[in-house]
Amino acid sequence: MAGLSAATGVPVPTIKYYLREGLLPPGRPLARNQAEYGPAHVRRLKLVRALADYGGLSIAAIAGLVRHLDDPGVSAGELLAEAQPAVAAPEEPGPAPGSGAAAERARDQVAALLARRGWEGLADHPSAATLTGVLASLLELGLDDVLEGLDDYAEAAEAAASADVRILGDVTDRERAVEVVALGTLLGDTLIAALRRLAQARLAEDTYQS
Amino acid sequence: MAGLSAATGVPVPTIKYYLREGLLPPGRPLARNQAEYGPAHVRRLKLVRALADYGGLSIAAIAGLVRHLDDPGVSAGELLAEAQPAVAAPEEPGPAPGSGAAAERARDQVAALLARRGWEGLADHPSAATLTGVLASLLELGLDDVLEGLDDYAEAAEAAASADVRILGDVTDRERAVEVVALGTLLGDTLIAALRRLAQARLAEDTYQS
DNA sequence: CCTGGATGGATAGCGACACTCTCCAATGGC
DNA sequence: GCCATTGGAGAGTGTCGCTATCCATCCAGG
Repeated sequence: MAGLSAATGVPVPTIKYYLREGLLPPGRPLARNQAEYGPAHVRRLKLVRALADYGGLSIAAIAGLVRHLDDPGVSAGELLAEAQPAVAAPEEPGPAPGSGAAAERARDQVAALLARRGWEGLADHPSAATLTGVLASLLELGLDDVLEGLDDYAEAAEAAASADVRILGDVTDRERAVEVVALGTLLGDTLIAALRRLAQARLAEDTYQS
Repeated sequence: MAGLSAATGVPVPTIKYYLREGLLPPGRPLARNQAEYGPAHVRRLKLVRALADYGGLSIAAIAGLVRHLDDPGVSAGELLAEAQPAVAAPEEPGPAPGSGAAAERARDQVAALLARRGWEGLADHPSAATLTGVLASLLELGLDDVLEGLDDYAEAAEAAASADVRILGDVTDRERAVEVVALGTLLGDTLIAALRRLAQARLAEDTYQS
């Protein structure tokens, strides 16, 4: 266990905690007070840290994802089917955008966007609700201008998504597939956000000369 | 205050808490136990909730942003200059990607990307560090494939950023400008992430027919 | 063979965060 | 005149992600 800690930089008490929470499968016990940990454990631990540090997932959410990995009774397809929503809605999707004119408009705009994009049938996707909530907040604060940019954002998102799918294309291994979905999606968010910040900074420099 | 609570759906004790934390300026006192709250307070409260619910900012980070809004001694330019990094690095940027071959490669790749994009001079931007960290994690787990998609992501990010700048273009009001930067950047992240999920779902449907 | 230091397991504690509750004197409206 | 309501301040609550303490092993060096 000390070796595992040294290999990953994660303190021993934290490893014990992860074991308790089921984020990490127990090592093969060699004796009552000693267990063997292999490279799979090192890898898993790095996965957990990446999801927690950059993916913004809670320990409980990671446990949910990882439980399926350790359960040998599920196929790769089922794993992917479960992983995507788990990653898409890691926490409760905030307050439901209930009433109010802004919420109404937001719903309309989302419906219109889905239609324009040919994304019918995705109205019940959890991310559609998030989208509506965000839009409602923006409209409520009078940032109607985002509506004009919405299609540009959608375009950008679609471009990113097709890069995602291309990457996923040649992954066959079962454990890796889930890793790729989870990491690609979550770390991809952070990655895109970071890139957007950089692009903004660059453009702002040009525009405002400050 | 009851009216403020009714208008925004935020419970009264929470409003008191926000007042204590300086997220909300105090109302104009009419008597020792009564104060007047106007539409500006309603608006501010909605801003705070939007940043907290969808922007993922901590109360302390929001307080930092908002403090400048209430301070009349700063120009709009200074406000923007302060708002962008505050929004770009709301929390500590995770563990510094110190040693290891993966970290090394990540740094090289980021440098190469910045050069390709013509983003020299942004190497010290906090988001560049985040980018390096994310890449290091991905490489450490063997997801080298993302490197191929990196330019596509950058392209998408740049497209999103130019939509951002276009939106910001015709904002002159001082309080609004900060709102637009903060909301646009942070909620924009969530918005783009949601759109990407939808696009992924759509593409996955086509590809895997499941 | 014996002992000291590590191991694994379990339970309890800590600090941060975002509220939420309780109490209080001072109103304001009926 | 009186009683619910208000603003304000302090302490309390629940959750999260660890961290610290204990303890019965057990392996390795002398």
